[in-house]
Amino acid sequence: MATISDVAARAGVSTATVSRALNGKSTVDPLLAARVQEAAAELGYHPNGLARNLRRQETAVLALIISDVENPFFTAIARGVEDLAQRSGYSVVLCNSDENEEKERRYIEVALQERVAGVVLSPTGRSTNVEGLRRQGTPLVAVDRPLPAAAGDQVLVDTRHAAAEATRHLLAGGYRRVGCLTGPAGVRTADDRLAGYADVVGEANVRFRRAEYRAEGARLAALELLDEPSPPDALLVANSTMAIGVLEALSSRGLRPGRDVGIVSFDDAPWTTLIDPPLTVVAQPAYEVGRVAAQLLLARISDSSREASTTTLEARLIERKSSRRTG
Amino acid sequence: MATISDVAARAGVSTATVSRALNGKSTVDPLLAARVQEAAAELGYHPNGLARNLRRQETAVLALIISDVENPFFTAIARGVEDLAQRSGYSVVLCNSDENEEKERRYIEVALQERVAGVVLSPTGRSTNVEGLRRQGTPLVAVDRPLPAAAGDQVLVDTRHAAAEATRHLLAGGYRRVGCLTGPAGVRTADDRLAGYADVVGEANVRFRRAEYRAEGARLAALELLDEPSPPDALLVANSTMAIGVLEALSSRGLRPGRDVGIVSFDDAPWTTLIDPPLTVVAQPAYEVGRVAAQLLLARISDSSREASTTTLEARLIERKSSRRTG
DNA sequence: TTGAAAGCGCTAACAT
DNA sequence: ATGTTAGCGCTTTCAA
Repeated sequence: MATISDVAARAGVSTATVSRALNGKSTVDPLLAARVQEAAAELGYHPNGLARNLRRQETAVLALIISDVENPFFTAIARGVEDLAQRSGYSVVLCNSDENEEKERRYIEVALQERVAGVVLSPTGRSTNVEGLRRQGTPLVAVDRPLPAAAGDQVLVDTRHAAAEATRHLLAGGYRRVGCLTGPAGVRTADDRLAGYADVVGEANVRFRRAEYRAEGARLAALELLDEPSPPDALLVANSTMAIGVLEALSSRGLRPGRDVGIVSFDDAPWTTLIDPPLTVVAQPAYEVGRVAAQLLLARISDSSREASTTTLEARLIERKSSRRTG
Repeated sequence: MATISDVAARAGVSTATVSRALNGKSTVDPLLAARVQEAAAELGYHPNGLARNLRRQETAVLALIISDVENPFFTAIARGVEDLAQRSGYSVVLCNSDENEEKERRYIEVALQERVAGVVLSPTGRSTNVEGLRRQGTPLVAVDRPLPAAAGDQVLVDTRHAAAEATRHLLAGGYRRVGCLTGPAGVRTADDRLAGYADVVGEANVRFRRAEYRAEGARLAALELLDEPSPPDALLVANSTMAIGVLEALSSRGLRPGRDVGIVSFDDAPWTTLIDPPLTVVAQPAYEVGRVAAQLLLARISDSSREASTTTLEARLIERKSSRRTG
C-alpha cells in the first residue's frame, strides 16, 4: 500500500511537498506539482485518511443513525441529509439502529471513536445516551424524536397537531368510534400521536392499542381492537409500516377501508395510492427534515457556540378515499 | 478531549498499561486494571479510533455501498450484511450511491481512505471502478450485479432464469402478447431479466421498454407500450419500484391487473399483497444475499488468499392474482 | 518555494 | 506485571 513517502521518493521531493501538492496548496511549483501527481497516479496512491484525520483532528464524514432502514420515512430523511452534506464536501455514513438501543449505543460509540465531524440521530427510545457525544463536543442534531436534554439541535414534526387534525377529519367524515394504533410507550412520536388523537376524541372515548412500529404487531393489535365489544369504526395509524398490518387485518375480516372502517395513516409511502381505496395519509416532510438537520449540523460544526435550536415542521393531511364512507 | 495519557496520569500508570487494561489483556494486575477503568470513566475517555486503527493497520468497519436506499431489495440486503457483521464485532456503514456513478466513486474513495476492513458493493452500472480497491488489497464482494473482472467474490441471483420462469407462467395463464419493462441498458440485472424474457417469447415476439429503476419512468414507459398498435396483454416488470409506476399507468387507463393485463414483478415488497388483485412476484432472497456476502467478506478478510467465488441464489415465483385472467 | 522534523493518539516490541 | 520507546502516515510549523 503506497504511502506518501513512496510518492515523495518517486517524485524526488520531500513528503511535505507531496502533501502540499496533493492538497492543492498554491505555494508549490507547477512543475513539481505535476511530477507529484504523476508519481501518485503511477503508484495508485490513496492518502491514508486515518493518518490525515489524526493529524488534522477532523473528519469530513457525518454519521446518520436512524432507527429503521426499511421505513421509507427514514430513508427519505437519509436522502435529505445526504444531498445537502455532499454539496459541502461531506460524506455521510448511515447506521441502522433497528429500533434497538444496544445497536444504537454501539453506533454512537463508533461515531465517537472514528471522530466523525457530526451526528444526525433519530433517537431510538427512552434511554438514548448522548452523554459521550456531548462530552467530546461532537455536534449532534436529533431528528423525528426529541432528546431528553437539549443536547443539540432538533428537527421535529408537529405530529401531535397532525394527529389531532387527522382525527377531526375522521369525525367530520361521520365516523363515531375512532380508535388509534400507535407505537411503543416512551417513543415520543408514538406518544404524541396518541395524545393528539386523545385531545380530539376526549379521554372518555379513547380506544387504542400500542405495538412495535412493525406490520405484524400492528396487525395483531388491530385485530384485538376489532374484537372488542364496541369496536372502532375508524382508525388512526401511527406509521405506514403499521398501516400494512392494519390493512391485512381488515382484509382478513372482510372489512373494506373507508366504507366499513375509516383509515388515516401517517407517512405517504409510495404504495398508498395504489390500493383500493387509496389511503388517506398524514404526509411528513421527511426529506426536508433531513435537509434542515444537515444544515444545522454543518452550521454547528463551523460554529460550535451557536445556540441549540428546535425546528418544528408541519405535516400535511392528504385526503384520499380510505377516510370516506362512500369509498 | 481526554487522551490515553490523561487516563494514564490519572491512574498513575503508563499509557501502555492503560492500553492493555482497556483492551482486556490478561497480563495486567486486576487492581491496576480497575483503577484504569475508573480513571477512564471519570474522564469520559473514548479511545481515538483513528490513532488506534492507524497503529493497528486495521479497522472493524465494513462499508456497504448500495445503489438505492429507498429500494426494499437493497435495504433487505443491508439487514443481512449487518446482522452477520455485528455478530463478528464489525460495524457496517451504509453508503447510498443512488444509482449515480459519481457518488459511487466518491464512496469507494472514502472507503479506501478510511481504510475500512472490506467493502460490499452493488455496482451501479457500466463503469464501476474497483481498481483502487484491488490495488489496496481491500477485500470486496459484489452483490446483485457482477463486476467486469472478478475483482472479488460475488453474490448474485439467477434472475435470467427467474425472468424466464415468470414469462412462462404468464404464457401458461393464457396471455398471448407478453411484454417486458426493464431497467437501463448496461445494468446487468436489467439486461438479464430482459434476456430471460426474450429466451421464452422468442426474438420475434419481443416487446419491451427500458426506464430507470424508478416509478415515474416506468409509468411513462408502460403507457408507451400500451399505446402501441399491438399492445401487450401482460407485462413482466423488473423491480417493485417500477411496478408502482406500471400499476399507476394501468389504473389511469382503466385497466385491471390480471383480468386486462397480466402482471408479474420482481421483488416481494411488503405492499404487494395489499393491492387488488395481489401482485404475482419473483421474490429474491435479498436478506440471504446480504448474509452470504458478509460471510464471504469476513472469510476473505481473515484469509486473503482464498479463491474468488461466485454464489448464485435462486429466486422464487410467488403466484398471486395479478397474473390470472380470473382475478 | 522547499525540506527537516515534530507530533496527532495509540499499540506492540523490547526491557526490566 | 509494568514501563520505555519507536513508529503507524500524515500535516504543519519552522528554517533555509
